[in-house]
Amino acid sequence: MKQVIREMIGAAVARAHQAGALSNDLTGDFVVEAPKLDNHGDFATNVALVSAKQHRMAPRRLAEILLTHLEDSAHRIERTEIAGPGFINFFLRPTAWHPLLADIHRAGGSYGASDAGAGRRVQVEFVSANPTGPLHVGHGRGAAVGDTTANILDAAGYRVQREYYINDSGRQIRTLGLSVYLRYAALCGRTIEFPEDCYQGDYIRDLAAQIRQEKGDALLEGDEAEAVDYCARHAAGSILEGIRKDLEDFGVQFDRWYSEQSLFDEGRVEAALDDLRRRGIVYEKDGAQWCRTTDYGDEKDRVVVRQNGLATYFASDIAYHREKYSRGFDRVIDVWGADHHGYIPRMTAAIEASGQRRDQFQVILVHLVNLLRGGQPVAMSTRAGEFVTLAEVVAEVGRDAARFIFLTRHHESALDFDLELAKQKTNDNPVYYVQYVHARIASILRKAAEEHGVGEVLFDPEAVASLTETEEIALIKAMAAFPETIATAAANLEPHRVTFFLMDLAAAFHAYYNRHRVLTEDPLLARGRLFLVAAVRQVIARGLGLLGVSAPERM
RNA sequence: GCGCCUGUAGCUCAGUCGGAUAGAGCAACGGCCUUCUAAGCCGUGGGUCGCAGGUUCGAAUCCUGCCAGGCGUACCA
Repeated sequence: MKQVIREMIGAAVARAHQAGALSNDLTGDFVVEAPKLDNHGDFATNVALVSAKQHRMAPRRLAEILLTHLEDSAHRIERTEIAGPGFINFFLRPTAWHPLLADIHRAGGSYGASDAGAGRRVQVEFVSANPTGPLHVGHGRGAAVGDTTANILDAAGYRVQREYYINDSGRQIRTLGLSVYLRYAALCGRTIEFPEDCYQGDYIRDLAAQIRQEKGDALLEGDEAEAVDYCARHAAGSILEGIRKDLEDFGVQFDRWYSEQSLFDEGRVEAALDDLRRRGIVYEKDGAQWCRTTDYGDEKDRVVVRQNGLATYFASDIAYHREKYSRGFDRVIDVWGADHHGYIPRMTAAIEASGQRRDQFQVILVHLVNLLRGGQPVAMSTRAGEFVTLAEVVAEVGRDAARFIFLTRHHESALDFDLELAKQKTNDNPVYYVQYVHARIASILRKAAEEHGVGEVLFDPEAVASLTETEEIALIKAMAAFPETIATAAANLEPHRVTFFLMDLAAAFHAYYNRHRVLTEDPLLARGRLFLVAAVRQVIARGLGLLGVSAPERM
């Protein structure tokens, strides 16, 4: 509809120019938007304000000329007005909104989708937690944001791949191995000292106990380095399985799990560094090897191979991202915890140095989750091994509530997650507020089928024409915003927009529901209203689907 | 010190490319169930958009400086 108005304005400018009322047919960069205030109409445009300069004319005068040349052949517009400094407000007839209902039904599950991405390939890498411990709530937020962003990009016409990068090489894994080995040794009766920088959690003891059950005391008899290595592999594999399961329970499926170690095994790290060395981007200084990231906007050069000959995490990350692009992705999106934000300039630099444009790489920074219970902070400390895991949260509040709440804030704001609130089945809890819409409509449709014999809700122009109540038009207008919500959410990588859209649409529905009966005495009106609420049900289901939240038939 | 993020109603937050009188929800107060699910709806009050300048027809939005909080600033990941 917005697009229709925009085209009408464009045509009016051209017509006014042809008629000699304007000296040219230029316009500034104007917008057509749904104004915040109802008495500013259904749509408003600032075209006269931003184009006043081109026409050397007062905005209000220009607005007048445009209005006299506005053609509304489809009779969508009830009236227009010039307001304030020169805004043009459009008031539409209710009938102007009716065709959208048919559009929604026709489009079905693809309503709101677009081809903005034009089939370009994009990869979203998210969670990628080290396999050194179970996922906690923070990872859950990253999972919800990443997965939903992927869904939204898919709806916006991209071909999306979801990937999890496994940091299964390097020091952390060795520390994990050592931690398990020491607990194991203790179980075998040895007196050990357990260093502070080892992993403290109880799950380490569990893993050690498993190994003891399988191997007895055998590991103590062989080479210690080998034993530690065995413990590391065993523990990482087992923890990763747990992570996989937790994510599956959270409704997240990855297309690919990518091993960091494989980058070394396949020689990709060396190959990447060789290439950069050849091109003078990697150089040697003070016995280490550095990447010239300052040439690409970073504030200092970064070490890729340490004095001790070991590659840094950054080195494997360079190789990894080069490998991503070599797989043919046009865009690569990484979801990181906000504490890694200092890493962005160097990663972007490395990607640019490797031959990509910097706009082909984007990072979604996900900020902190503060876990609360009844308003009181839940104490968490990864160091001491005390944390609430994602699995525990999902078990307590459910997948739907958890996913939805993770998406109720912009990802760059810290989020308070209150366990008690998440379980509450009241107005305070937006998940149920939205799902309730779906359940209520499902109930109406059931009743329509059972008591009125209405099996399938079909388009009936006459019935739809009877939808003239304010709340009915408000509902259609709310649904009309879905395509641009998805488009904006995709363009800005802001999944929370879909959440807010759903809460708005839900509010419009509940207001309607409380005021009007769908199954009225008047069969024509009832048919029109069924057509309306069936569209709402469909849009709610689709929106919840993007968030990975279920749309229940009953509550 | 430098860099990034955040600062909007008592609380939690939206606010797209600069638009009109800055919006929701919660909390407070007052109403609405004989009717398709009250996990719902309607109404009332509540604001120095952190502060100070600047840019312009117009600024929560852009620029500069300052204040407060968080994070980063490794040959850690």
